[in-house]
Amino acid sequence: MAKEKKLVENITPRDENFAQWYTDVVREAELCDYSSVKGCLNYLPNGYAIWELIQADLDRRFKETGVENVYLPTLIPESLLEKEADHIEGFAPEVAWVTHGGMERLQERLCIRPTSETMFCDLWAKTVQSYRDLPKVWNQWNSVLRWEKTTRPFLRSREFLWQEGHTIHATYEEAEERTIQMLHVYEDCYRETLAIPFVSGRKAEHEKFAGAQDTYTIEALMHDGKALQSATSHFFGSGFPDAFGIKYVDKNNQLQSVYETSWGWSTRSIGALIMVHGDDSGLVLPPHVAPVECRIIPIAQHKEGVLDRSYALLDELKKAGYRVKIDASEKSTGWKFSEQEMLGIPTRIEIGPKDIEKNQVVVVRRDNREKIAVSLDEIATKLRDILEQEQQDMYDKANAFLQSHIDTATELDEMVEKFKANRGFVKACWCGDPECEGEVKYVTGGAATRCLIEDEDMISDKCIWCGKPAKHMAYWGKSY
RNA sequence: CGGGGUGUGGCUCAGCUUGGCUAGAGCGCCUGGUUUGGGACCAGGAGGUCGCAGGUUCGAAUCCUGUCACCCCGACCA
Repeated sequence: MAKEKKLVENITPRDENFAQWYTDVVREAELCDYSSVKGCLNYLPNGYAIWELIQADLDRRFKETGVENVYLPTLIPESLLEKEADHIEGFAPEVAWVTHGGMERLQERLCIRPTSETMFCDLWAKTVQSYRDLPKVWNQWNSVLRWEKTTRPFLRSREFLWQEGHTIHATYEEAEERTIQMLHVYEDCYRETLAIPFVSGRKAEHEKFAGAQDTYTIEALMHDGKALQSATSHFFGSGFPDAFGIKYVDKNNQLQSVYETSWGWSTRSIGALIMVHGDDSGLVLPPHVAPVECRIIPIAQHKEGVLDRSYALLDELKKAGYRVKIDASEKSTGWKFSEQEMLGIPTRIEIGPKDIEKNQVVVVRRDNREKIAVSLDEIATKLRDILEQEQQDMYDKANAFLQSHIDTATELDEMVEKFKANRGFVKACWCGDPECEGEVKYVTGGAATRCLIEDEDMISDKCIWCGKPAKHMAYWGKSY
């Protein structure tokens, strides 16, 4: 059997060793580098630029729903963190502490925020008095610190970049609505901007965020068949704000509780981009989040007129609004092709003497290597179409992969078998007891509930493990 | 945090078992020339306190202790 020619020696084949492939791609695409502190990354220009595009897109979507941006401090006094019991219990094992200011030991130690619910609540407790002060729909772009034991670039680091949105509302319903609304914003962004399909829904009781009443999650499927929790939206009810003494006076002069939400999206999404779209040649970026949409590669650039025509094209495309660059270095053409592919640049334009003679260029798509001859007269408009088609095709391809990795099971043997044969998600029913989930996790080698399925008819009335009446149907899967 | 593995020019590694000349190779990098539609070729050159800190020794990349980082497999998270 003829093996496809291996173009890049520096990247381990994806199906040979997925974990190694992942770190190879991160390195070769120059997204980030390890710093001298475990779990803290140096974000390099290629990686940070992706984050900036994601930020811009999400931020725009947020603002369309009335979100306002703020910034709260990085240090949280221990006494504040302790105010909500479930919350401190959930986060205590992984917070880092500041104990000294200069040479002086602090009276009260300060934690470096692992998340900012407490800071937002502390602020609101002091400033919210009347129904006229509600709602607050705030967000901040920042970094947080969690002392993870094992770390991987983008997927699990100690410091990571994210946005955390926090809102309080006068009514239960309004807060609940906001929780779902933000889940939908995340869903749209994953689908339309990152070209990543997913399953989504409510988390089971014991999988919820520390202190939350409900947690909604987006679970994307990576190419190795494992799920990645890719964004979450939480509904707190009034438990959290009550613990902080946030109360308002309604129109009838009655003291009332407020209802809170929070929602977050992190740089883990970059890990998802890599693991959903990447291939053996490196990164494959969906055009909407590609810092460079197109790289122009002049062919035989020493020949008369090639460079001039290439730079003219560069100017024309820049003016037309493309994120475009040119590689006019002395490197060999093959080298340039490989680099463009490792970096995941969605298209390259090859322009050489033969093209110029025919008044055309050759556009090559990153996702499928399709070569498309385009007239130089039309390139400024046609390139947009090609990029949009690529964006759509990438989503469709990833979605086909996801759909072909969703199975159903009504019996345990069937479930175990399906996880062996076809990694991904399995739909199965469950009584809701975490112990049953634990047993399933053991026999399947790590599959747990990823999220509940609440908008479909249950496929069985029995728990897949204990056989007692099922309360939920859920997507089960192994996860990062 | 438990089990396993690895740290030697920018990268991939050899050397370590059994301590001993000036620490090697390939790739990359620099200079010059020839090339140029899928990681080109020739010639010359630069670059390393062997992860870090102690210890043993006349002598340590090599032996011992500690520590840090990374990778893989398990328990927790965005």
